[in-house]
Amino acid sequence: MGAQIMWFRRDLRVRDHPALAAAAAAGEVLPVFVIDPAFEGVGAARAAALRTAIAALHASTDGALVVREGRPEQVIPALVAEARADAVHVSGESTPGGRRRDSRVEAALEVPLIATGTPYAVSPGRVTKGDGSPFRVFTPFSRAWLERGWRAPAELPERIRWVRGVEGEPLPEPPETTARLAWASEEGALERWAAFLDGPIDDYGEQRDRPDLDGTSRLSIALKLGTVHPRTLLADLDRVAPRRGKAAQRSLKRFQTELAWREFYADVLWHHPRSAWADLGEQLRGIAYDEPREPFDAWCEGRTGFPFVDAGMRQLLAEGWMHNRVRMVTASFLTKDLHVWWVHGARHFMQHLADHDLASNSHGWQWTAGTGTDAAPYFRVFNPVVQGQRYDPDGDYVRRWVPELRHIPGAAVHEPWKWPDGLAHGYAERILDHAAERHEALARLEARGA
DNA sequence: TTTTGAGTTGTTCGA
DNA sequence: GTCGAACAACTCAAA
Repeated sequence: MGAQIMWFRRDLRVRDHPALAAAAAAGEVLPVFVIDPAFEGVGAARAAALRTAIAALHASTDGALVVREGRPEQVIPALVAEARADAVHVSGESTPGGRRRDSRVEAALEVPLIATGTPYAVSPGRVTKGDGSPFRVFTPFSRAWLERGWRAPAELPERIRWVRGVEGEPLPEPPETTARLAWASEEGALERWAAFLDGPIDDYGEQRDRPDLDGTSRLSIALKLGTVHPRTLLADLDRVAPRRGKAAQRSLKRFQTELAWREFYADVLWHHPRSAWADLGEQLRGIAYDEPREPFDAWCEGRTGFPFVDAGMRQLLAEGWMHNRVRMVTASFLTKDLHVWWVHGARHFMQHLADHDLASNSHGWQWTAGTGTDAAPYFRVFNPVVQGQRYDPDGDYVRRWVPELRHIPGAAVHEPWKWPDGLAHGYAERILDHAAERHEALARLEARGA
């Protein structure tokens, strides 16, 4: 039996890994990661998380992982020749770019490219309506998704025989480890999950919308890198649920629903690859947008004069992560207050989010913009002040990220213009009048196509 | 076949 | 202060 290449991509783990199990069952395994030139320009936070995960994978493959730089359609066939491999194993890919890349690699290979499993509990494209067409509304999708169900996590093969002696590039230098970065590795993600599952998740329903608290799993980076598989999480939810109280069970269900959203958006992207960077629906065709100019830069840099928005945008730049509630508020601000097309905002998020996931990012933006699935009612415009008061009731989140406002106590920090000397420490004046721009957004929707 | 009601995440206004 | 109504058009599934 010849060698089997295990080409890792969005699946940087060894546990619950069907493709790795398939490779190990077929022979000796050469684990490979390719640094694709397409990664150039990836933001620093994403790159740091990736390096962390690769270093961990190197350790968990007993040092056998080979890292090569170059175009996959050249690197993978070259490795096949060097290792005299019989097959190349991968986890199935579902994004438009990933599917194109895999087609190129397959065409360049003289051995089979074998896809086993995907980064989802249910592979994109598998959940359909009775007539075989895809869902466009979440709730019916999630019902069908739940009904379809998923396999149990894949067993870690008892022993994997790794191929040695194939030359690779030096391992990318792992960044200085912080607690957050540690959660990007397989071990770290599983530890974080165990700790979250052990108690905090019981309050998830209550606390998930509070950016001032640490009430979420923060596993988005691990899910993005595939250092943990969602099926592992779903199995654990089912395992612990019977021993939890009523309220806690609702929280577990809620967490499951959030995983369903991730699967829904992957499914939508699978059926509509162009929706990654273009309106999914036609409903807003013809609407008037403004070009991204100075106000767009103010939004990117967190100096709009609206504390909740600026806190979020600064957290994004500093941490490569933003709380989901704040993602919605900042997205609403760009699309409804600045009247800029969502694609510009989605690109900025892609650049800076360590957990950037094409399907979730693009369709989350489209949901807010009103161009996507479950088209947001046109009148749903977030008020950045009210949202801050409601979800950051003590103002702690704003003060954490906007030092110029630290002299303002409590919730008053959400309206610094009302506080004596509120703007005395260099914080920006509001760049717009929210009530007026809300009316403007509604008027543009009214006039679309005209 | 047609009808009906519900659909993640909101805000404002007037009683 | 609280509360209900109103604010498109469309998708989907159940009646």
